[in-house]
Amino acid sequence: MAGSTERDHSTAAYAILGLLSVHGPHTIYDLKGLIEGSIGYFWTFPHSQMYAETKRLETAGLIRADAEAGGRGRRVLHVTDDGRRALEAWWRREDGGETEIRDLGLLKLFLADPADGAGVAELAARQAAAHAERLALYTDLADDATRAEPSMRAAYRTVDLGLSYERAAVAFWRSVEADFG
Amino acid sequence: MAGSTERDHSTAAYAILGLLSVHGPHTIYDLKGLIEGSIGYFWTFPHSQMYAETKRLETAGLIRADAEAGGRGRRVLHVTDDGRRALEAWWRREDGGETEIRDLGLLKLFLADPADGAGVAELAARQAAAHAERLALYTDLADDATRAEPSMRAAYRTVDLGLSYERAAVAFWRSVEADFG
DNA sequence: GAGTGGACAGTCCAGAATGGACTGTCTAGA
DNA sequence: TCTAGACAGTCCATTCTGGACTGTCCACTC
Repeated sequence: MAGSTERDHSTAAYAILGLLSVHGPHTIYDLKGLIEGSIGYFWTFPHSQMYAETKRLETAGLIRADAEAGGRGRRVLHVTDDGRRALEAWWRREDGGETEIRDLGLLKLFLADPADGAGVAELAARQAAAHAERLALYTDLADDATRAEPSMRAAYRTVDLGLSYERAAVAFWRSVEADFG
Repeated sequence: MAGSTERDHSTAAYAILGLLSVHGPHTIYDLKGLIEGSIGYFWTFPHSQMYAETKRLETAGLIRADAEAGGRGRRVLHVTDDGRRALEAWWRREDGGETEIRDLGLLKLFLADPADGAGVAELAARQAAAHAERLALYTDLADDATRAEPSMRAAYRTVDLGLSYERAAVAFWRSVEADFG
């Protein structure tokens, strides 16, 4: 494994490569903030993982880290040519795996006590409210997206699917609430 | 930690408790199959994790495992009263955390090379097809659901949200394909 | 200029998750 | 009786995870 550039990498690794490629050099900390305001709306990467993953990418030669001259001497990450190539290969690869929707409310609905109609109605009300909040957030994001750089066109399209899901979720939970309340 | 019944448990643990509670005693292997045909459509739990988790649940006194008399002497899991109580407490707890939609296609769309319109169109076509397949599968599941026990009413409602998401995803990817193709 | 609190930036760490390989037993079929 | 494949579970090395911790910087106050 060590030193091999043919080894596959985690999803977080490609997210890091992709963001550095499109947005240019960033420190890990800033990259983490960038992810929180974008990809993080649909796919999260834990703090420690970011640091571990960038170490692995550096070892594999897919990124290069330069220390800043002043202040804290933060490490600024640059994607290498090998990194760009690996990113592109991954990107063009046939996708495997299916969408996983990790929604705790949905899991709780599935595991509901069959005798507890009132509990289900209450769960549904809470979920409807939470999803309505998320919907409002995505609506704001969609407004921002209309002012985005044309080069970010594809990236901002992802907000549309988020909007659709949240609209569906609000409607779904309201209907569950109506049926069990 | 060891022996404490106040300790929080993982999501997988509650899934196991919930299924044993509603569906009655099962071996781990069968439970795993049950999950694959239900919860597994929106939330997966790896094989090894099932075994590790049931060990932890047993240690915590939330499940009891009896060996079958004949054949392989498989371990049949029963939920205990403590287990039912823990499940209910979790179920009634305010939900935290937000829905995570781990969709590799969506991530790739976000990370698309801004100059590669044709690549985006191709990705979109593949994704539209994959989601259409999933939609067909969920449509079949929804048909099954109409014949289900009334006691499974809430559980089968989860298929509705899956259907809505997949319909939205198909429409979304077709629209992306049209825009970038 | 000195002191200070909080933000920044990253590291540590123990337990859990993960995926694939492996092992032994059972069972149906030849 | 033998055998191949399914069943049922274990092993294991690596990575993930979340929270705690540490040291430095920097803006503000005195």
